[in-house]
Amino acid sequence: MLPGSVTLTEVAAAAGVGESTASRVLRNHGSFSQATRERVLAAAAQLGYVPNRIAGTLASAGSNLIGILIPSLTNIVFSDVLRGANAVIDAEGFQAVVGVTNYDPRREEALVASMLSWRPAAMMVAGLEHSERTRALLAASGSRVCELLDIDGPGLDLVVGFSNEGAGRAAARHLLARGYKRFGYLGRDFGRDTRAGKRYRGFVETLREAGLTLADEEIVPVSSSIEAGRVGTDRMLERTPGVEAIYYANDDMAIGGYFHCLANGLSVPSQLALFGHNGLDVGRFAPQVMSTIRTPRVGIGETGMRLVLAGASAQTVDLGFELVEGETA
Amino acid sequence: MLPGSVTLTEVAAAAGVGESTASRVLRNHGSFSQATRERVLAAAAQLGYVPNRIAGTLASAGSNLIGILIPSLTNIVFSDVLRGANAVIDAEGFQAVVGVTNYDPRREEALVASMLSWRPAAMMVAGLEHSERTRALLAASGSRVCELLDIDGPGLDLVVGFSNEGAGRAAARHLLARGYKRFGYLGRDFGRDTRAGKRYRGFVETLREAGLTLADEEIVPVSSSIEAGRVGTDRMLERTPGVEAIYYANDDMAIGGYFHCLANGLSVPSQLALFGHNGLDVGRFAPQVMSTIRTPRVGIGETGMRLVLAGASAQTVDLGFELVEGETA
DNA sequence: CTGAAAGCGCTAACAA
DNA sequence: TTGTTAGCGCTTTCAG
Repeated sequence: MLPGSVTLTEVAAAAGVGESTASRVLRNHGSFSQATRERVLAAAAQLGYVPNRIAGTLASAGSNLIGILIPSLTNIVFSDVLRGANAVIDAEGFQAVVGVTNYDPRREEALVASMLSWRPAAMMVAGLEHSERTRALLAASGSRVCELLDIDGPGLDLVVGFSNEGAGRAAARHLLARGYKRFGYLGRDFGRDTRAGKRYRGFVETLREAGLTLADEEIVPVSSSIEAGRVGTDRMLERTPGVEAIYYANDDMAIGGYFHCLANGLSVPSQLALFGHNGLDVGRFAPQVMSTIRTPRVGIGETGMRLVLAGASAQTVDLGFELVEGETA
Repeated sequence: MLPGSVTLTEVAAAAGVGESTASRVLRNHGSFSQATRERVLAAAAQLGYVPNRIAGTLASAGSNLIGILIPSLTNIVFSDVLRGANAVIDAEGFQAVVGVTNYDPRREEALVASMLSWRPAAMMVAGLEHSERTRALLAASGSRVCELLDIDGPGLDLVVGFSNEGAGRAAARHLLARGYKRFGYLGRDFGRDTRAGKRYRGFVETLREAGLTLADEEIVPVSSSIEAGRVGTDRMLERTPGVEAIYYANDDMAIGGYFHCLANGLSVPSQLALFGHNGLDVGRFAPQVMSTIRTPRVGIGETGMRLVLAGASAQTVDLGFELVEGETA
């Protein structure tokens, strides 16, 4: 294959044993004498042998590859999920093949096909919404599939997450209980982030049940979340002066809003209340603790991966979320 | 392999052509008639064929896998590098296999060996410091290697980054030019993050050249960077009241320090000046723009990947950094 | 333009 | 305990 790539055959020859014997020793599987073992190991070390898993996987059964598809690397949420999954992957001797979809179903489809061509032991994907073909590919692959971060809907196989609609509802209930009446919503494109869309719907629905509606809402088209929060808050307050509380699509945006308030001498939460989503450190250690919903992101990645590798049966696992009362709302 | 996995042989049979012909059509390589093409494609689609790259790679030359090793997923810096590299990887039809070392040389070694067993087209690793065996494995692999984020030292093959020592020096020069005299340093364990250690040395060395020394310094052992910055700043100010400016290992810590000031009514920069490192959004959109050094993280991943795939010759590429004057120092 | 045949490097029976 | 023998699914000469 590559220049200088030592093969099992060469190691076996150098050790003066058959290929299969060398293979058994190297994988520590099957039986062989102590003397043989030493000779093979010595030969392997001396030649700098690195097993070729491509050949190994082809000859045996499944690979130790785990395909992981996340929408974005900019968003800490997905890094956290990846981190959780990776901890288990490492511990169990698997390897992560990761792809970034940019929230694009077509890209997701292409990446699924591409990953499946490596016959991964399992596929982890974000969310429950996938194209028809993605679903078909996944179903036909025979690999275990685990959908993460959302449980509001039917899954393909394993599903591990929390209810985004429920999170939106909880946020609304909290703000209503605090006595706020005029609400604003600041988010990003739902077409891409369907989970944020579910939170929005839960939020609005809960307001509606209380006989209220959003006073203003905006989808900010700026790429940086913090900037979007800051700019969006500014614009909304100017446009709709009576807004008392803003529900943000995530903590980054909420922090942006908080920065706007700090920079403009607006007192939080009396002049403007802020509510985020995720429970990031930046909100936790801000001058005023951000009111938000803490999601078990690392745990989701970890649990999902663990269940997949344990061969758990198809099921939906709700890891819940925790409302952080905070000081901003 | 997996149950239900359709093979090329089956597609060929269904299309009524030989295996090699089907292979040529599917890879769009070599020659075949239009009619054959259509039959093969139809058969493949109908059977839901997903090529097996494991077999393909074994039979042909190299894989389309790129091994990427980063120290941490918690630190946005590495997500950014990964993002840059991934953009190119995607565009060129490669796949990223990622591993997280947790700044641990042993883990790095194990992951390098494990990744090399998949015969990746290239390996991207963070930094220039590696164990003897890691270096040997990489050198013997025949794969291209690209070391990222640091150029202060000799590399194995391609090196793309900026000078961390230079960044430390630039930070010191800036603070000295601003007239500060009593400095503090707040960071994390250098044994793990050698790049932060290089910045520290550049900083201290520059102070020394100006006839100054650090008034106080601390390695904060808290896991969250923002929290570490907030807590560490608090402790340092209490312990060494005269400190005028703190140089932080990164922006997260600096933001933590900034939050401490905001929460305690300390005016920045007059009562305490803050200087970070990285140029993250959180500092860019804070009430006062964070004084820091912006590093081209995404560009480093992108450039490194591009050079590797273009087969560029071994070299060190300095992508530099930009000092952000900011309002906190 | 197409098919037959020989592997790629390794694993997994099966004998010995 | 060991070696021999078939493949794993695909690509790649090389004839036809």
